[in-house]
Amino acid sequence: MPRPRQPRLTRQLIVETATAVIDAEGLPAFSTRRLAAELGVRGPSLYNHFATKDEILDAVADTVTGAVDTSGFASRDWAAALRDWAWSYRRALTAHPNIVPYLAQGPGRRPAGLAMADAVYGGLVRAGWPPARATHIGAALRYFVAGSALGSFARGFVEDPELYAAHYPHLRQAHRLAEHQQSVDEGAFALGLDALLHGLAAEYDRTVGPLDPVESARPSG
Amino acid sequence: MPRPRQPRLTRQLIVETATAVIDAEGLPAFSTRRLAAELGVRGPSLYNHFATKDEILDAVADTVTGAVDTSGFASRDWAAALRDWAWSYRRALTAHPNIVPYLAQGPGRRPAGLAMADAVYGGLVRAGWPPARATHIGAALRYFVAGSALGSFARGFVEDPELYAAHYPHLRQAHRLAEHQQSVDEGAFALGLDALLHGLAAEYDRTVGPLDPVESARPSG
DNA sequence: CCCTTAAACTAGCGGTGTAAGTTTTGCCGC
DNA sequence: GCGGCAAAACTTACACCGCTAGTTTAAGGG
Repeated sequence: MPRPRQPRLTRQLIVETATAVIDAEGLPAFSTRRLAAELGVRGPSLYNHFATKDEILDAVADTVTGAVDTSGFASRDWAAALRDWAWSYRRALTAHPNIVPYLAQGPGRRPAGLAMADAVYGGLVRAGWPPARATHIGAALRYFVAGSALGSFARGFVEDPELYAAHYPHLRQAHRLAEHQQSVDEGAFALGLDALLHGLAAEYDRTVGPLDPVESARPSG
Repeated sequence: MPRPRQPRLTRQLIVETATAVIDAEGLPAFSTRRLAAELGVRGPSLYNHFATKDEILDAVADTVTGAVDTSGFASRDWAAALRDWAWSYRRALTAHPNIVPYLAQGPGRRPAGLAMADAVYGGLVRAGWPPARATHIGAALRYFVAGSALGSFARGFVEDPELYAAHYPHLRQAHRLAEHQQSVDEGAFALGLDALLHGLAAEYDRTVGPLDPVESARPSG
């Protein structure tokens, strides 16, 4: 089959379909031939639109990251902005958990990931955090969000009561974690995020706040 | 070549060599044939000792997890134990960063991972945390540690000054992150862990401490 | 000493990413 | 209108992947 009258593939269609395949069947099941089949096409045709498989994965990852909202850094105080951002980030990743192991390796050259890092870092510096501190805070929050989306804590435990009863006395109820997966994971995230922000606020008051307490509430800078 | 006078493979040797290959060349480069070549053997011979490739990876992951020290939960107060554990956990993972994406998906049936979860959860409950809270805290710390080991924040940025200068005004210095990778990642981890523990201590004082403030310092329960 | 089992082998299946070359179509300049 | 070029699909092929099946030989127990 030669060139069709109307192109059957576009970058956008490929990315959308790739996302659907990864969401439905996981990263290991995602192959160029599998994706092409889903698009009614043969594997190599994809290479008319992307140079490598990784380039497709990068596009998927960037689309996912693009859904993260960092607008709080322009309008709210740093702590509220961090909280909003972290939740938005988590929602974006948990909506497509199977791509997270790929995405979490770093922003690389993906524009959405870099724009996000830029917004967070800029917002923290504007609020008065020293640049090195701002880097650390952005990284720490990223660790937490990526870790929470990567391995759903609850899903990671096997549903086999006997396994725990035999050897792990404190984990007798662990086989029930899967039932409450979402509430366990979200509860852990909420608790951890609150604790993190609480600790950061204390640090801020101790080191930054006294110098110019008003600055942190002003959006522009 | 038939059965040799002295077996050339043992489970331990396979796991050690697999760890070395993964450390040196990354997860994608790790194949059964590659591993077998390193052992002076043909790929399928491995299947005399392990049923699947994943079983080898599980063994590697479990060995890494086995290096984590949870002894603090038996001798120190909960906050100090958490801190010691988190650092030990981080050291174990960053010593073998390439296996982290596999390992972080959950403990599954791996004994070392389950023993670790058991020790942490048991220690927190013994300190007076309500069971649901103990689960959340263990999960939150795991998120943070796994995230920090997974995507080294600093290494994730490309060393290309022009990329940042052109489009991401606040990241002008980002290309230099790689130079200071270790200090950036460790600084971010230290800051985040301190903030987390600070916030948890406040929560503890608010909800658990008043009931039986002495209990938390006693190791036995 | 035989016989079972262990531990290596070879051969091969179906799958992978991707390079190379082919074919047909759409479109642009003459 | 038409020649020619680029685009977008195709087929073929290569080297590698995890893993199965069956074979060979040595080790070790009855």
